Amino acid sequence: MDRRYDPHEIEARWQADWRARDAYRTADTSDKPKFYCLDFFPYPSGDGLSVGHCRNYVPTDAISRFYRMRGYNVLHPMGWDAFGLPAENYAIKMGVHPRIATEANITTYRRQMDLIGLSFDWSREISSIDPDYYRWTQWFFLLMYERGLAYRGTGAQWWCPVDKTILANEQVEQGKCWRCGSDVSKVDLEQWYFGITEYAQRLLDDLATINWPEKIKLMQTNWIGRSEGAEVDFPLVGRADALTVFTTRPDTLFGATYMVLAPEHPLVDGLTNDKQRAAVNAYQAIARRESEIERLSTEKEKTGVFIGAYAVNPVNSEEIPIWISDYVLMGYGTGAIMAVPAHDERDFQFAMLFELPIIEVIAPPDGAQGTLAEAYTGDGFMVNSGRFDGMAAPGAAFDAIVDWLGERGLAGKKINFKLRDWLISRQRYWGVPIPIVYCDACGIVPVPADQLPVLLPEVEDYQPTGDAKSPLARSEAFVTTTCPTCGGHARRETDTMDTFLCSSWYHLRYPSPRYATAAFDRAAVDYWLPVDMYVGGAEHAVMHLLYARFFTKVLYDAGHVGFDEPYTTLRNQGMILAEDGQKMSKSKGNVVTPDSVVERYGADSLRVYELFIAPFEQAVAWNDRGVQGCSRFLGRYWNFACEVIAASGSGVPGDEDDEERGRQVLRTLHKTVRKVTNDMQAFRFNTVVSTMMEAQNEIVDTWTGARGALTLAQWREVLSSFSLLLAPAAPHIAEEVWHMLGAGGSVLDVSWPTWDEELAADAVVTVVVQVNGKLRDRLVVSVEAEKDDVLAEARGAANTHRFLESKQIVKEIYVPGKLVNFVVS
RNA sequence: GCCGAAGUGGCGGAACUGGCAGACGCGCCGGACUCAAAAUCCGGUCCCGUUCACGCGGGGUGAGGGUUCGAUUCCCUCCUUCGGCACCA
Repeated sequence: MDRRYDPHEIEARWQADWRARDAYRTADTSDKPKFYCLDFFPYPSGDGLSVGHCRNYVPTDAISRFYRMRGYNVLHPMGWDAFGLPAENYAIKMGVHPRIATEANITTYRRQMDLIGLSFDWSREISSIDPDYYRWTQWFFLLMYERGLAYRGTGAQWWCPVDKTILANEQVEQGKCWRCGSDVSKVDLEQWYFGITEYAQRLLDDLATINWPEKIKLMQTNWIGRSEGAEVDFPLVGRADALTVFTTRPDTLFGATYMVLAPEHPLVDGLTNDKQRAAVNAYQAIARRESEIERLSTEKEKTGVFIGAYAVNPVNSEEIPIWISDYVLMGYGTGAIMAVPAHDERDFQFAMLFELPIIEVIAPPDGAQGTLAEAYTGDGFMVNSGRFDGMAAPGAAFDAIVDWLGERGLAGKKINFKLRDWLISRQRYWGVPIPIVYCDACGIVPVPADQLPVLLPEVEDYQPTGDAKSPLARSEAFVTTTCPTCGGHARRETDTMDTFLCSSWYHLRYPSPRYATAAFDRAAVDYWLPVDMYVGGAEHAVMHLLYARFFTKVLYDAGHVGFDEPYTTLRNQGMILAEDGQKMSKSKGNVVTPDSVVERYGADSLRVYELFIAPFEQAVAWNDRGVQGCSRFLGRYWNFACEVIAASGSGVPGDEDDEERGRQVLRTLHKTVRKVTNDMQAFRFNTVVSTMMEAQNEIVDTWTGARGALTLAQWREVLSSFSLLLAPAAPHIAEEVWHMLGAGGSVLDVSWPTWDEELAADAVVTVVVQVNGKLRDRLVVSVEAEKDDVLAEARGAANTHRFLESKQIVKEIYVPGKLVNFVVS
C-alpha cells in the first residue's frame, strides 16, 4: 500500500468505470426530491475550453454531486448552442461547411468536459443545430405568431457598403466594420420582431420572486427602464391636430418654451414651412447618416433646426416654436418632447446654443431664485406658474397639473419603458430558418406546425449578398415553395432567427430530450422545472436572461407550462484572467487549457484549485503554482489514506493526553462537516477547500504525532468521512480511497456525512482580555465557566493586571466565550 | 455624466450577527534528505520599536471624520479600480 499518488492512472480508471456503469444517468422519475442544476448553454468555439470556462463547470459539477449525495434526483445536462456567426465566418474564409466545423468543436468540448470529470448525463445531450431540436425552435416562433407577439416591422440595420453586408451589432466597432474598417451606416429593412415590450411590466415585477444576484436584477431593471410620466397634447398652430409629448415632469409645463421632434418624426414633413424646408431636409439627411456613430461621442454639441411651425402650450396658451434635433429619439415616448430649459440639462444646453427663452418655474426649497447657470433638476416649489405657484413639485404638482389638463382632454398619465421589441431576423445562413412563406395570394402565411422543420438547406456559398439578404435567398430550391393555405406560388422567408431563440427554451428540452411530438413532454417539465440552480457569466445579464424569462411567460400564458420564471436561483462565476492579469485570449497567447493542467497535475487538482482560487463570483488571475498547492493537498491526503489503510492491529491505547487529542480530532471532523455542508450550499467553494485543508493538517498531525489518540477503526472512520467531503471536489481520488477502504458502492452515491453538534462543540474557549479595547491577555476557560469567575481570572491575569494597577475600573464588558473588556479611567 | 460593486501582507484571499486582523494556499527565508538538483518533509514570514531570549509596547484592513467599551464589519465625505448604461425627456 505504499503507492505514490498517480492521478492519471486513478482518473482514467474511474472515468472508464463510471462510463461503463452509466453512472451519471439521471432517472426520469424518482421518489427523491429533484434538483435541476444547469450551466449556461455554451457556444462551442473553435478554441476549446480554457481554465476560465472550468470556473463555471467545476462548481456546478461539485454542487450536482453534493446534492446527489444528499439524496436528490439531480439533473445536470449539457448541450450546444451551435448556430452562430463564428462558424459561418470560418466557412466563408475556409470553405468548410459550418456543420463540419461546429461538430468538430463539439467533439473537443465533450472530450475536455470528460477529461475534467464532469458528471453530465450525456444521454440527454442536445444541439440547437439538430433538426429535431430546431423544429421546435420554429414551433416557438409559430406560437409567438399565433399570440400576436411576432410581427413584421421596419427597422434600421447596420450596413457595410464595402462588404455589402448587414452586420450584427457586435460586428460594428466604433462605428466601423470589424472586417474591412469602413464606416457603416444604417439601412431600413422589414424584419421580424417579438413583442417583448408587452411583457415589460411583468418582467420587472417578477424579479422580486427570483433568487438572482441583485446586480443582475438591477441591470434588468435599468434595461427595462420603467418611467412614470404623462402624455400632454400641444395643439398645433394653424391646424386641427396636436403634438403629443411624453414628460416625467408635467409640473414644469409653464417653463416649456419650445418643442423638439426627432428628425425622423412623421409630422416633420407636414409641419415644415417652405422657408425652412431646405435646412430641415439637410438636417434630416445628416442625422440619418451619422446616426449612432456620432452619438458615441460623449459630449457632443447639440444640433438642430427650427422647422417654421408653432404649437400652443396648453397651460398658458403661449405659442412656442417647434425644432428638430437628434437629441430626441424616435424610438422612445412619442418621438417628441416639450423643452423646459430651466429644468432639464439637455434642453438647457440647446436653449443656450440657439438663444431660446429660459423660464424658471421650479424654485429650490431654500427659495433661491435668479439667473440660472445650469438647469435645476431637483425638487422645489412652483413659481411663474399662475394658480399653481407655491405648490410642491414634482410632489403634489404632478397630479394637479395632469388632472387639470386631463379635464380638457389634453393630458393623461402614462408609463413608458426603455425596453424595445426584440428584433429576431438575421440576414445570415447559419441559423434557424424562420417558418414563414409569402404567398402571392394569401400574403404572410406561417408554415403549419406539422410541416416543421423547415430544413436549413445546403448551400455552396455562405458569402452574404449585396442586397441585405441572407445567403439562403440565392437558393431557388429553398425559396420557391407552395402556399400551405392555397397551394399557389409562394416564396420562403430567407432570414434566419437570432440564436438567442435557441437558448430561450433549451432548459425545457433536457427533461425529455428525444420527445418527438412536442418541444417537451409536459409531465417531464412539470417534474423538473423550473431550474433550481442556473450558473453562467454575468455578461448575459440582459439579453439571454431576459429573453428566456419572456419565453417562459408566453408559454405560461398559453398554458404550456405551470411556472412563469425559468430559473429560480442564478449565480454568476467570476472571470479567470491570465497570470499577467489580462484577459485570456488566443491572440495574446496567454490561454491556459484544462488539458495542460490535467497533464501536469491531474483533473482532481485542477478541480480543487478552480474551487479554491477565489470567491466564486470574483474575477481572479490564474496561478499555476496554486494548482500545485492543491496537488500537494491531495498528495498528503493520499499518503494519509494509504497509511491508515495499511496500518494493522487495533491501535495503541493512548494515555490521557492522547484521549483529549482524539476528542479534538473528532471535534474538528464534525466541525468540518458542518462548515463544508453550509459553505457548499452558500456557493462558498473557496472556504470549503480551505476548511478541508485546515482540518487535514490537524488530523494528519495527530495521526503522525499521536496515533494512539484514536483506535484504528476510528481513524478509518475519520478517513472515510473526510473522503466523502472531498468527493464533490475531487471525485476520482475520493472514489479510489473509498474503494481502498473496502466500503461498498460508489462514492458518488454514498450519503453525505452528517455532524453531531455535541461532538462539534468546543470544551474550552479562548477568551480575550482587553483594557480600554486593547488586547492584553488571553484566557482559556471552560465553555461552562461562570461570568464572575472569568472576570476574576481576567482581572488577575498577569499582563492585564499591569494595566489595571492604579486605575479605576469604570465598566466591565463580558461577552461569553469571546471577550472581557475593562474600561478604566 | 448616471447607476452599481469592490479596495485587507510580496500575491490569491480568511475573519459567521460589531468582539483575538491576516486562517488556508502561493511566494520568500532558514533547515532536513541528496554528490547535486527536483520532489518531499520541518520551522519562520504584516510593519516599527524593545529584549540575549520567552516576551512586551506601538502602529496597521484605500484616505479623513463619526457612532460605540470595542469598527475590516455600521454612518458621512473623499480617492482609486472594475462592471453596466450612455441625450430614454
